Amino acid sequence: MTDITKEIEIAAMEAVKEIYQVDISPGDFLVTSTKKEHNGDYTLVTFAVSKKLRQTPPQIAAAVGEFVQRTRPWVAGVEVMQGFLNISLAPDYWTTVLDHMRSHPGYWKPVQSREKVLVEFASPNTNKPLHLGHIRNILLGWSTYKILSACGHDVHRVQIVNDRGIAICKSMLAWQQFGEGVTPEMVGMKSDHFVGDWYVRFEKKFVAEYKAWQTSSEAQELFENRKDKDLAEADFFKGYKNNYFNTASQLGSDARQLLLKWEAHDAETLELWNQMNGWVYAGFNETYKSLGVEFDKLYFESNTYLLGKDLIEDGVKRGVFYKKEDGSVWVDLTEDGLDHKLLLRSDGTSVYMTQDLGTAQKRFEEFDAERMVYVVADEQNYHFQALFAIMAKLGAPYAKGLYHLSYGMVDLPEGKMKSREGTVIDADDLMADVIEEARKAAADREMTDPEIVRRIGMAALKFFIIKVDPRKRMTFDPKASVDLQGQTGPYIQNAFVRIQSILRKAGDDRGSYEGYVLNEDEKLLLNMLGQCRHVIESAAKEYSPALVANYAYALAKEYHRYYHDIKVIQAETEAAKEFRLILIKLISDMLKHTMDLLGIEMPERM
RNA sequence: GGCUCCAUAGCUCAAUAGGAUAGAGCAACGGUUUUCUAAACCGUAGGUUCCAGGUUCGAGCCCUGGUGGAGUCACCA
Repeated sequence: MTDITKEIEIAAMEAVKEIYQVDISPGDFLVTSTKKEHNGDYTLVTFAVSKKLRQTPPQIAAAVGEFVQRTRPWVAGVEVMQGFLNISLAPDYWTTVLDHMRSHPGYWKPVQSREKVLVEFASPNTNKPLHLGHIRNILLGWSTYKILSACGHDVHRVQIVNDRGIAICKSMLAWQQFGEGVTPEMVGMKSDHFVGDWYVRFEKKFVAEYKAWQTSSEAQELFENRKDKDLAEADFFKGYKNNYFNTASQLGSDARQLLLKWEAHDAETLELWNQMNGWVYAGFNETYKSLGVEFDKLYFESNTYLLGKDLIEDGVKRGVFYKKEDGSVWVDLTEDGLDHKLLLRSDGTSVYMTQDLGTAQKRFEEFDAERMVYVVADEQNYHFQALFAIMAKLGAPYAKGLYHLSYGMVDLPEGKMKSREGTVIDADDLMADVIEEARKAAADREMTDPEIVRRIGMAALKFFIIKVDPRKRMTFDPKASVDLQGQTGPYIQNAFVRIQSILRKAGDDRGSYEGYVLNEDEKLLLNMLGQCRHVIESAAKEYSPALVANYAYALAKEYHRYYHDIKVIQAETEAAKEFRLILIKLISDMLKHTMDLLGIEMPERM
């Protein structure tokens, strides 16, 4: 009797059959755990079947209550409140549950199913270091991987590295022109930050060049001839910036030149490109390590950006796509509520969509996968809708297995992060900050172990981010994120640590707890442990690690309360002590499991 | 403007599949430690769940309309 909810449903079904001679399906009744303010352990909600049985909900509840009490030995008592039937379970039901959990270490996992799944996350550009937005992405990707694995799936972690294009060329150009051979080692800087600095350097030079150009007669003439005569000069040039980069700018021309040379496989350019990217990867790897994540396979855009053309040609042949007179290829997605989408430029070169189609196919082939999850910010919702629609049109066998885990942007209390205004929070700085904050708090407690301090700081940061529903835009308050009290990662760690401390004192030998009658808190805790598998199942189904985070917090909170009220080692009886030692061991295991699903490590002491 | 998403306590977030009196944390105030370590516990205060209708025994959740905010609508990625 491992799933009591189902048992209750079945009993209720039998009751209805016997009393009303009506067949109903198990799903017709809703079974929930009883609210704290009422007596009972589980509640049967009878409103839904009221019409079918032509009885009022309280009548049904009373009749079913009488039936289960008569026929089910595990029912200790019932209480009817309106249409709710609150059922109290017999004491030995609870000890049976404890026995079961103790002897089935995997009881907390959902029903296992095995599919091959790919999760793509992180996927940075190589011209700048990782920032707060990447952290949300990476934590979501990682915990999605963990959660799906806990469901039994064979999950592979991949990312696509955007290592080519105009952005990295800007960093390259700035370093080439002004760097004089300087390296990260020479200036003692983390190497991805080093490359990021050259990117910023480029932007500064470019802005200066642009400002100077604005006074030229050429620029003034453009301004005079603007379409919207009400537009102020500053606003006009703000909007013209991109145009300038692509036309009159010397730096823009140089950067584009570099990109062309890269595409022509110019040896010197490739060498420079390799060096810059090499620095970036070394830095990224440090950051990934700090975050505790790793990948099975990296895809590089420099290898994939030409993929997908075959798919397009094939699609044209089959009439799924169409070619315009200028040679460009399009797909009509109006049936899917979308627009017409470009797939190949008129000069035959590919666009983002082209390579995404090609990369998806390549990955499904390489991994023989059934599902693929893209962890990408919600600003790309439209792109993925289109991508998936095109896949379906092509009749790709994996089209149904595609999922965009779309998450909201991370805002600061002051508003959006803007690189132009220097308000972007760097990932490495942020981790250093939270760990420093943990160190200060630990110092007050005479705790100096740097590994423990690191775990506490990282738990604070990770939990703060991952407790929020991924789909929602979230506000990141740096002050609140280093908080170590209340609804935080360290709060949960503390519950775990408290248990470890008791277990250390109690030793390993466990005696009998036969005949022990649990109190309400213990029933509740046991109940919560039993809920875990459903929580993980929902988290996997909804792609929401936040559900696991909130579960872990709720369990920790319940335990802290229990800890305060109940003695374990000095328990009233030997049976109580033995029971509780096993119970709290199960709780601490569960806290560890669920936090591990979120990528959060537990300290043994704090 | 079209499409998509969001709106819950002063702030940050919860709320099983539509279920009982919408819950936590922070901030504020008050209390609890010779303790299985207080990164804890208990209490007080804080709500027209954006607005107006509708469906339902029952709506924060579903439907319609509106208001406010975000994203997107490139031969960019």
